[in-house]
Amino acid sequence: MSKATDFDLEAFLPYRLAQAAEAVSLEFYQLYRSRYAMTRPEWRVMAHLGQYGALTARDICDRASLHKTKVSRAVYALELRKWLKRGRDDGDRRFEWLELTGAGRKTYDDLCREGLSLEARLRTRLGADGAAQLLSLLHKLVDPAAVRSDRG
Amino acid sequence: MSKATDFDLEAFLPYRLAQAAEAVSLEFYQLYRSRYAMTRPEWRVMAHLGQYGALTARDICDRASLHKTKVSRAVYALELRKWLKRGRDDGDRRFEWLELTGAGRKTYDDLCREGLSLEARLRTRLGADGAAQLLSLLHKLVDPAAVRSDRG
DNA sequence: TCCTAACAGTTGAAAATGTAACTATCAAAT
DNA sequence: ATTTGATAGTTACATTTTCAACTGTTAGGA
Repeated sequence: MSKATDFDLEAFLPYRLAQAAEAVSLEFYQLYRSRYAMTRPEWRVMAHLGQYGALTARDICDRASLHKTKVSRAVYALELRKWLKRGRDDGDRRFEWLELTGAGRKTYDDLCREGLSLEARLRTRLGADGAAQLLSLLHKLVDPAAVRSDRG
Repeated sequence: MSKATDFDLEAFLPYRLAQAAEAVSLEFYQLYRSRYAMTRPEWRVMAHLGQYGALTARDICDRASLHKTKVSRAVYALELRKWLKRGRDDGDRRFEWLELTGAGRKTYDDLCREGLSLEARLRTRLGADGAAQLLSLLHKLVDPAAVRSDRG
């Protein structure tokens, strides 16, 4: 039987994960925020479009674990800045295909380079195969069958 | 020289960390939210007071990596529900010492038990020494000297 | 055809958050 | 004693996020 006194906040995984994720994502956030005035959802949407090519908003919701309203507003903001263009699907007119413009891809490429540089620094902190170990552990942690939220 | 095409979102640590942290913290959030209508900052503040006894708001900002306005509002909410009491420091009247009430501690104890149960499930997913490895890697990742934000 | 349910995506209002300005208190230097 | 600068914590306002309701479109019957 578990007792409340057994609880150790410093070793509590949800807490430590949240702290580490926040600290790390902040390093990157400050960059794209100061350089391009982008928000986190905007970068996330751009990253997925840059990485996978044309996607629907729904695809991005699923893959990026972003709520559909966040995606909708991020897409609108990226479109305003001419970093993204949309086109209706002819077969099923509910869908919109989203794609980066040339300018959007330029911004994406620049941020990729910065991302790689950050990644390199993180891998230094983690040691030789620390990064691979970490990715593997994170993968085990996220039970795909259990993740069903914030997806619209 | 790094090229944008080298960038792999699926292996990008800030992204994977954010996803894992969100998925895991959500499992616990849904519990204290549905059972006690608590927000994340409220639980964070309660967890620190339950774990370490009386603290000032400033202590909680530092230890929990919460901005002081979040702490201020969470403290107010917990006080309204009579889960927390405050007292001015006699020596330095700028400080307030925050402490859980009996009712607050009861709630805290209940959530500790739930936290331990979640922790056990997570450790199962991670395997024998996976949890210890993960904590160690997360520790390496968060360079204490580099963390200077969201602390008020 | 018409009805119903589902889906993609948007919008408005409420809640939460971030930023900066604020009050009150203290410490150090003059 | 008074000024200056720092600190603890709160509050106001702007931005962001969430939640629910909404539009428009498609699919599957009756």
